[in-house]
Amino acid sequence: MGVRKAKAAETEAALKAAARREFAERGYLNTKITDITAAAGRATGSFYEHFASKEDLLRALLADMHAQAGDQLASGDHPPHDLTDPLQLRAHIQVAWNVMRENRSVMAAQFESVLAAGPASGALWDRLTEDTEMFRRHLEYLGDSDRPLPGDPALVAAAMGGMMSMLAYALTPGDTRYPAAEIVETISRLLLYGLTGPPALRPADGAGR
Amino acid sequence: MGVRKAKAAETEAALKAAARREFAERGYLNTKITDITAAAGRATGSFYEHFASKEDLLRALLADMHAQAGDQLASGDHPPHDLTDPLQLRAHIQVAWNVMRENRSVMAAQFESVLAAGPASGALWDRLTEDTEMFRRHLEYLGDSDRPLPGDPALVAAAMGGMMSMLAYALTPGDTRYPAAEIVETISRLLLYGLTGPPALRPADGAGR
DNA sequence: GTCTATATACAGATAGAC
DNA sequence: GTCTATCTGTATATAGAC
Repeated sequence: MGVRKAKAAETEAALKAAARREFAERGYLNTKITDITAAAGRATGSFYEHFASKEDLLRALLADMHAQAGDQLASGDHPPHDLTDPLQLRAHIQVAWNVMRENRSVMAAQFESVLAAGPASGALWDRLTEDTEMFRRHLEYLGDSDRPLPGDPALVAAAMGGMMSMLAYALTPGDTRYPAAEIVETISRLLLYGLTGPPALRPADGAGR
Repeated sequence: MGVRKAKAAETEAALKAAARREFAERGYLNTKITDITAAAGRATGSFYEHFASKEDLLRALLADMHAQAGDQLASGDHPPHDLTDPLQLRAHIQVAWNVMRENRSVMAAQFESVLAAGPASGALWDRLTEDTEMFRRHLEYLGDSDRPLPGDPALVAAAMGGMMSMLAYALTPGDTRYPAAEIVETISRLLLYGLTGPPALRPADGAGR
């Protein structure tokens, strides 16, 4: 790689890093191109040498994220396919939660971008179903094994993903209220047994007050 | 009420109605003041005679909604406080779902507005906890009765509300994929028993394949 | 109170020098 | 490739006539 190209790559990386910081702080929609260039210590005009628009930059950030997240998911090589097994469910929730939190600013940015498409567009549903495809496949596997599902696999998967992404977005990272372990544990328990809790702990009929 | 005041009230109502339509179509952030006034058949300048800003208008719409939703919740006079009872849980989900869907455009607008405050602000969490206060109280009641909860009541309530509001926003109203009854049923079952399903239907240990 | 016309402000994007 | 300076489009909000 030549020196010129290296410098260009450096600038591009600086812009991306700055964008991540700015998105995390002000949000995607509120971040101006000039905010990014200023934070990266570059001039406004330089931005367009690397990205056609803010949306184009977001696409690049998403590509980076997917490349990295793909590694995580593949490397984990997680035990196959029984979401009703406590350990396996928790492992899935854990991985999904980690990915969401490590890429919170980019995922939030994508969320804002999708939102800007308007409520009538159905873009949010498309995103939700795509991002929860893994859950859906696991649920379909359960259904094939004649296990009772709460409903259509795609809908249940969307419900699970929607819950998690909403929490990931709502709970600001530096938050002291809930440590990550507690959140993962709570989500896992809720999705595993619901509000009634594990069978063993349920009061026998008539025994509850 | 005098004629002049009546005319003014009429214009204000027309602006509100137009805003609801435009918000539903384009989304809150994408809707321009001129979109609203044009849809209402009024001039741009008239807007500011009634509302100080788009945000101010949103506040008015939210006030209307809360007044109306308060009626619904109070009139229902729902059976008190056992979310582990299938009928009671389903009734709560049903009411919450109806409120969300009947006011989808306004709730979505508020959502976008909160989002615009930026991810670091924590505004989304505040909104989520406020809107799920009822769930939280019901869960605390369960905890007081020594029933096992999946986690901290406020967190579980937020998870429930987050799931529902995300689905309410993602599933566009005219959607044919899932009828309202199916959605309510699926959410209820998932929150009641989780992915493992009701105890009676669970395969005995070792019996599953 | 409502209208038309306009001022203000600012974000996105480009031109041209270096 | 990067910079400074600038153009363009557009949304908000106001001024002033009716």
